[in-house]
Amino acid sequence: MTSQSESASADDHRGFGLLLVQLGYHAARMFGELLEPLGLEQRHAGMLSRLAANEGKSQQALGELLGLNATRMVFLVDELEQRGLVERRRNPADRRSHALYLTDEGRDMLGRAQQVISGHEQQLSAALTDTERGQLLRLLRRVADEQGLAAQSMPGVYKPVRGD
Amino acid sequence: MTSQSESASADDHRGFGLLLVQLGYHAARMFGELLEPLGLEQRHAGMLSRLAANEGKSQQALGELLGLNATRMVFLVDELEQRGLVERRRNPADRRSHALYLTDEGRDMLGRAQQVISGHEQQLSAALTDTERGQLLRLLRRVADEQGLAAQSMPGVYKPVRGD
DNA sequence: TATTGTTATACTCTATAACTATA
DNA sequence: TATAGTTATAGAGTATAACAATA
Repeated sequence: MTSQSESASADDHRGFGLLLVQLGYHAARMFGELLEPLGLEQRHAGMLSRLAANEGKSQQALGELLGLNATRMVFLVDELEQRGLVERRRNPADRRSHALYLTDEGRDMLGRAQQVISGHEQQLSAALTDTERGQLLRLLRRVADEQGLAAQSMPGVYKPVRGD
Repeated sequence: MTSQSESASADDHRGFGLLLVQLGYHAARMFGELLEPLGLEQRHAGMLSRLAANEGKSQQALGELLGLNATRMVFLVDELEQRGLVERRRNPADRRSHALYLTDEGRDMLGRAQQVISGHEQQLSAALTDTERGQLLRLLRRVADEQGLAAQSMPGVYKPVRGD
């Protein structure tokens, strides 16, 4: 009855929130595809970059930083260790814990992943001028900060949506 | 060694792409939480709003529009039918197909979901002035259009990232 | 035989809980 | 006994493929 949601091209009632969801999902998928040639998935890249800034921390400590529980950390570190990118070292002081380090290959891979990220940014912002991109970046950071999103938390992390 | 990624508060190197991923995930989660009191999940809300603009279409036709395959459509329509929100009607002309319609309750529920969406927008943009929000919205739409994101596709849809 | 929708099966991802070794 | 990490189990969600009804 209300001829408000009929036409297709002018019918962009996407608000702020849904646009963010849609774009975020799109960006994540694109990111995953760009990482494929490196044999990495998003979680791997996230872990590598985060580990680079926190080498020597225990598996558990890093997990808390990233928002990953113990089980997921085990699997993720396993995957990276099998690829030769990170290394578990026994802590002599407390032999229960594993301190995590990047290998040389891990550092190398991180560099390549960061190049992928740069390309990702460029592809995503192809529609914008440099000025506009800066503007958009500033606005998004404001929103992210206000929403309490820490710079270091993993975006790909699935937190339970319904599990209260 | 490079003292570039040590401090926590000033260490916001999040670029455009990762911010979008992070914010998109956050927005999706928040949206899901806001819908919980209605007994809906995101996919339900997405289907209801999309169906409202396409009543009478077949299950398959609507699935294509949303980017959902036949199996997922069956489950999703089942869920909505069990809640009494949508109705399958046999098409007399071709009795294989099911045309989909919103029930009165479905229309009612859609209205409530749209209110939830409004609240969602407001919560997300709490950090911004009206002018800034308009600016952000315009920029995001430009990006989304350039990336070929159709206004009607479901954001919560999981497309296979690795399945080539 | 082809098409719409449905059901069955297998696979991936995740979290919870049980377990091992150190402390 | 408590803690770091690991492994086992079960659950949700998905896609592929087999199936039934209709064309």
